[in-house]
Amino acid sequence: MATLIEIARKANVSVGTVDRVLHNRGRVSKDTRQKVLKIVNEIGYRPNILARSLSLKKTFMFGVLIPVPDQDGQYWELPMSGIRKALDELKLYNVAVSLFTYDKYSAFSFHEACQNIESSLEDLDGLVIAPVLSKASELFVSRLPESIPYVFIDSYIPDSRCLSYIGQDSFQSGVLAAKLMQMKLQEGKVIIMRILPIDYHIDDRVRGFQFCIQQNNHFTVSMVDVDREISPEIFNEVSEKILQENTDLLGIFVPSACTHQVAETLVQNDRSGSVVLIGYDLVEENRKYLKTGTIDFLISQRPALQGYQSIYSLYRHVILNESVDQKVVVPMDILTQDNVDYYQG
Amino acid sequence: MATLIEIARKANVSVGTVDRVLHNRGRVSKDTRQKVLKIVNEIGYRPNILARSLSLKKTFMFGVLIPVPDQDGQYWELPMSGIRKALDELKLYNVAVSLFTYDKYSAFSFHEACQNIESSLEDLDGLVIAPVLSKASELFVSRLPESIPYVFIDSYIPDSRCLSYIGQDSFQSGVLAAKLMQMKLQEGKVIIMRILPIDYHIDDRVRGFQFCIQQNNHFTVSMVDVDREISPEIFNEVSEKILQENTDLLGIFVPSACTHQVAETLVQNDRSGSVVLIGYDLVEENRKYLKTGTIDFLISQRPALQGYQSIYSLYRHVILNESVDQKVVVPMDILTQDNVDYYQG
DNA sequence: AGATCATGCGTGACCGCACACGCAGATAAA
DNA sequence: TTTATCTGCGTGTGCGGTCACGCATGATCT
Repeated sequence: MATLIEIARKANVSVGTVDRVLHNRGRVSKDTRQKVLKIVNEIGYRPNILARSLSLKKTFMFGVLIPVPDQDGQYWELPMSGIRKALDELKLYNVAVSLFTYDKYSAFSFHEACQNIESSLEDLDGLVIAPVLSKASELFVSRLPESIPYVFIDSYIPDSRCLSYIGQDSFQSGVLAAKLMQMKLQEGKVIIMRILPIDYHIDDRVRGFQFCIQQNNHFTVSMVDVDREISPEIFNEVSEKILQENTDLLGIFVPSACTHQVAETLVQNDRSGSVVLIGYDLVEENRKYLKTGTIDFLISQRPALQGYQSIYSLYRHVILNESVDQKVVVPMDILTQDNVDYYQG
Repeated sequence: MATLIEIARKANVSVGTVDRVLHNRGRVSKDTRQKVLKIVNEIGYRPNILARSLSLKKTFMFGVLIPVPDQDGQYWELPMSGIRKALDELKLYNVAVSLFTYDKYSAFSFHEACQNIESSLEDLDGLVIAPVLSKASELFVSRLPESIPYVFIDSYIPDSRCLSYIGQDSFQSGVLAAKLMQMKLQEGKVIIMRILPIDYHIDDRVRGFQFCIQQNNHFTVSMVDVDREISPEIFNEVSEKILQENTDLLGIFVPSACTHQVAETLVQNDRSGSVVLIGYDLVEENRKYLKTGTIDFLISQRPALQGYQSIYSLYRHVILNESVDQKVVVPMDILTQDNVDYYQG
């Protein structure tokens, strides 16, 4: 492990000079600069992060722009827990985060959160963004100054200068769901139940599911949409009606974390157990119905890991100047009654 | 964040004295000792690990006692990758490991490895042990000096003073395997194929599998043992014979990483696809057969995480003096053709 | 030629902790 | 009382960086 002093000695200069070269600060003659850089490359110098963080006064602040934690059945609490874990490990390295949340069903709320970020931009050294509202997010990042790096989490927006994307393969997870459905069911009537409002992600899952299950002509697949914005009573009423209209229904695929709401309806109509239910994400309510067997499978894509990784990506880029993966696709976990107790997202 | 200096000021002593109190080194009067400790507790002082590691000259050496990586179809390469990752993150904190491997089917080899450790005990600050050979391991750790902490990985030995155990719930994973089998198969003849020699773990998985599937009287379950120590030709011969004797066979459960060997036989006998095959661990050969569909499910229990965690447990205990969980049970992952490409162990 | 200024570089004070050294004052031995 | 020993504690240096300060040069100006 090389040190600044060693480099300085080899180059016949002082540590101050080496420091100036490495940080492009102050004034250094061309010759000395070359000489130092040569040695730095030769011995493959890596600064000691401990020493750096110790002497550094600056605190690095990362902004986190995500939906409010209690939306999507507390889904966003899961990535947050990963973010908190990363923060806990990195606080000694002078890393802190500033949270900006928005209502993912309100463009205005998102806009407001963006403005809050923009007004505190000079304090921010990086951004974690969940671009759930894709068009608005695209606009937002396009207005961001070049100097501020950002990573996407959960959803992706094509062709932008983002540092990295950490998320899931939604289409393939839909395929997986279809495979699981075919495992429990040899044939029959299946519906895809989209709970409105939906986003890009959810549609992708649906596409994957349809793509896969349509290749099997033992199944008839249809799709229904239920609005969840309305009151829970009406939601129940509507979904009950769907159940009653489909007495021969054998399977339901819910492409979102709201699976538990469908599970509830199933239980209330005494159809729990006779209908295969496959959904997404290990939020508390879903866990409950998975354990009782009303939900057959949950697909989870390491939400905590996504949060954790997003902070680390920024850390590696901003503090360590290391290169980070442009795209990180997290594992697709299959959760059942029998392994859910051991799961760590 | 409090510092030594602040404590010193509050207690009207010097940093040297505070240091002496915190490390129980040198001589301190009872009164000063009390006074300092009081303040330390009041402000909840946590030493700055960066500064500590920076000033510390000592390198912490952890011994790792595991089977040779190329055994069990390269299984042990997986925990090793996690160990390497932890090492990479912790090398700045002066952590290093020293590897001691043994042939898990040779008591002599294990004994030899233990002796190597014993002869370098004074250089070691902790031990990661995979107690695959349970009795021999029990004897070994009982002879270990009290001063050296150790963690178990993969397998557990009851009633010992180990710092922590990081591993899997084998029984429950057998239950899970049985559930998966029943998902693919409604009824029929299933065999459990133990590949000798077996260990505690494998038997536990078998017990879990039997326990679960015996509750379903649509299945007939039997168990066969095949010795793998003998040549591959004889292995194939024997397992082929088993297949031929059981033309009505519908499912095979292999409670170890050797699943791919059975897969190979299935392919050679043209039974791939008509027999449900469930096994363990994502080693390369298994991945291959999972992707082609010969293996239906693999159960994996985050081997890399196990290795990673084991080093971190020691680190937290030895360097940070933090308390660590006595038992960490890793998740039980279900791997199929459709999610295996995304898996990170 | 002397004053002025820009350039290139060395020095030293931190960051928070570990640890060796050594100095007072109390106590014991002579 | 003098000397030796022990006890309790303060001080200083170093770990590997960051960064402000300021000192020599040589170039430019008047």
